[in-house]
Formats: sequence, structure tokens, C-alpha cells
Amino acid sequence: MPSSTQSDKRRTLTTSKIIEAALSIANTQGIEALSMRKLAAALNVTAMSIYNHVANKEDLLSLMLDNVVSDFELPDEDGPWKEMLRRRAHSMRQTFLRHPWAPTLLISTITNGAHTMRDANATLGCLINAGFSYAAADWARNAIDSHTFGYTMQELNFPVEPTEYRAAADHYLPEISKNDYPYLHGATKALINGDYDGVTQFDFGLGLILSGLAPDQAPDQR
Amino acid sequence: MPSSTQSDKRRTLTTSKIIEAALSIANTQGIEALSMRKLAAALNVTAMSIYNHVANKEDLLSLMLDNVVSDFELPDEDGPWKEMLRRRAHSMRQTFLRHPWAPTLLISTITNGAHTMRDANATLGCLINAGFSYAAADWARNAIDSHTFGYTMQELNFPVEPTEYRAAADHYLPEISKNDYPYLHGATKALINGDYDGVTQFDFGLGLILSGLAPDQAPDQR
DNA sequence: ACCTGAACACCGTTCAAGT
DNA sequence: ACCTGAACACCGTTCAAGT
Repeated sequence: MPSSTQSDKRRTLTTSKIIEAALSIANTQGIEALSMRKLAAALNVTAMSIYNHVANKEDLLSLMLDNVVSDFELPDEDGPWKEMLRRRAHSMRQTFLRHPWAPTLLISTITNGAHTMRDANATLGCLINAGFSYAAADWARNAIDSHTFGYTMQELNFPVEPTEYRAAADHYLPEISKNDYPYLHGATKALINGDYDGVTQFDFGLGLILSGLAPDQAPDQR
Repeated sequence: MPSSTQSDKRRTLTTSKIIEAALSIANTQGIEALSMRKLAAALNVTAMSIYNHVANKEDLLSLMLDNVVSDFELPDEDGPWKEMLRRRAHSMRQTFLRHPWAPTLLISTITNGAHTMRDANATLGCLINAGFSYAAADWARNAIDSHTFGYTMQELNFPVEPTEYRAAADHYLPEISKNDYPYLHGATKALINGDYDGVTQFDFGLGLILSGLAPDQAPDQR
């Protein structure tokens, strides 16, 4: 019997189909809903079939994360560095808003996928071409990424939705004793009455960092 | 039979004993090793006994996190704000280095424990007393915390231990193609040859933010 | 080479039962 | 009021067996 013409269940599953289905589950139902069994069910396959294409769940998550990183806007290595890095940071935030489960995993996972390495290379290249030393470029990128990860993760996990700030006032404020926590009480009230603009506030902190950075103010050149 | 003199197993378990044991497991064996069953075993008790003192695992984690926050250095509300906030940020980083599992959970958990609220109140108070508006104080604290969380989480999850930087050179460098990723290749080599000083690098980014902040440069006062 | 079913060693949590 | 054992509905992963 020739093995060339087989139209059974083989070869229906591919790594990219698995990643696509996994991303879909994580984005719509949350990362905690992503189990190997549920993923298999979504692909009309047994849980164990997946292990023919990925080593284990950790490997699957790495592949998913490199796919997310591919959405970052790649800095032009010869463009104006502040503008390039600002655009990359904003696109990272936007990407994380679309994949709320990603930053927590990205920060705690070793990802050496092609997209991740290309992003790191372009970001460093942009700074180095602007006159930063290797060490200074590394410190600058680290400061920017710290803000991007830290801000967006706080934003994503804030217990109250922006649209519900005013409604949250009546709910949370009584729990914040005006005597014990006067400043927190006042700040909460002020916060709730104000407008929330995530982009502007993100850009505020990013601007503080970018304003302070300069090629010659590096850490000790090495 | 009088119910007053009972020396059986009752009352041996307290919420604070549970938290203490849970912190010990998380700090020594990692947060993934903390299961209700293992925690119960460490306390010489059944898993279900724990549910008489905490609502569920999420509740337990919240209690653990408030305990961690109690290690943050509380800003003096009438002290010099830059110095106070710098000291608080550094103590947060040190606390996270002792509890590596904490920042990821802290950023994604609603904690309204007493220590958490006291920290927020003192931090905001320090800024407000320095002339910041409620809104400006909130933005300033957010920028500082973003850096503190983002930097420390990246630091904690960096795949290579500081002591193994040089050894990592021979291991990782061949995987970074010099043709495809020239800047990343060069930066990795430079990074490995340089010294790593986590405190100095953390303070670098923190300094950029603190230098840029000022009471009057707030977002639109409201 | 790829897919499968059964099994293993775990989870968090519910429930009814004890004292 | 507090502690327990058994059970439920899940996990990720191994393994031997199929094609």
C-alpha cells in the first residue's frame, strides 16, 4: 500500500494552527482558560496530539509570546531615536492592551524567538547609531521597558474599569477611612471626578525618561 | 461534659500561622510549590482546615501580599519628597528581591489590606504636602511605581544570574547570529564583559523620573 | 511520523459528617 | 466552631499502542 496518498487525519495539525488557536482562547477567555485539553478540543484533536508539535505548555507559551512581540513597531535603526523609541513603547502598550495576558508572561519567560531578537536588535541599534555606547543603550532600553511593562501591567490590572470610575466612588470610598487614610481618601475622590486618559498618562512617564536620556550621559563607558 | 477545658486539636490553627507558613513555602520553594495540600501538610493539618480561616486561595494570596507590603519603607509625610520616594522605591525593590514571587501577584491582585492602604496614603501624602495636586501626586506615584515594578520584575526574571554573566557568553552568544542581529550580538558581548550593579541601574531610571517631576509641572490641575 | 486512550500524580474546592 | 475524609471536576504529562 503506497504511503503517498493518505487522506486520513494526519498532517491536519500544524504548529502555527496550534498557536493561532491558543492565542484566540487566551485573548477571548483569558490565559487561565488555556489548558492543553481545551486547546485540543478547539482543534478537534486529542490533548496529546499537541505534544507532537510543541515540547510542552511552556514551549507553547514561548511561541505565543514571540507572536505577540511581532506586533511591536520595529524602530528604524537610522531614524531619530527619541521618536523611534517613543513609537515602539506606545505600540508595545497597545499590543499588551490587545493581549492582556502577555506582559506578565513575557517578563517571566525566556523568549528567544526571531521576532523578539529582531526587536531587541533594532532597539539597541537605534540607540547605538545615535551615539550611545553599548552599556548606555542597554540602560536606556531597560529604563524605557521598565516603564512600559510596569505602567501597562498596572493599567491592565487596575480593579476598576475606566468607564466605571464614577460608579466606583460610592462603592469603594466608604472602605477608605477618612481618618486613617486622609490623603488616599482625598486622592480617590479626586481621581474619580477626573478624566482618565491612559495614553496621556503613559506618555507622561515615558516623557520624563526620554527627556533625561542622552548619548553622552551614559553610565561609565566600557 | 464541660466544653470549657478542651485540649484537642481545636484553635491550634490561626490565620497568621497560615500566612507565615505560606510565605515560607513561597520564599523557599517558589510560588508554584504553594498548594493548599502542601501548605496544610506543613501545618500538620488537613487541606480543608485552612478554609476555616481563609475564604480561598485567592484570599490567602491577598493576605500574603499585604504582609509583603508591610516591609515597604513608609514615607514621612512631612519629609523631603524626592528623598522619601527614592527610599521607598529602593525598599520596594529590596522587598521584592526577598519575595521574588510577590511583584507579579501584587500587580494583578486587588489588595486592600491595612498595610497596602497605609503605604498608598503616606506616599500620596508626602507628595501632596510638597505642593502636588491630587492628580499630579497620582501621576507621579504611578510613574515611580511603574519603574519600580517594571525594573524589578525584569531583573528578577532575567534568565542569567549576575554571577554567571561571563559563563553565559560562550553559551548564548552562538545563538545570536552576528549577521542577523549585529547590535544585539555586540550588546550581549559588552554586557557580559561589564559589571552588573542592580542598585545603580535601578537608581538610574528612578533618577530620570524624579529629576523630571515637580509640583507645578503637573497634568492639568483638577 | 503522527494521533490516540488510559493512566499517573497532581490541583482547588464542595459537601456531609464528625466533635 | 472547627476539623476531617471522601469525592468532584479539573490539571500537565507519560506511556504503550495503534496507523
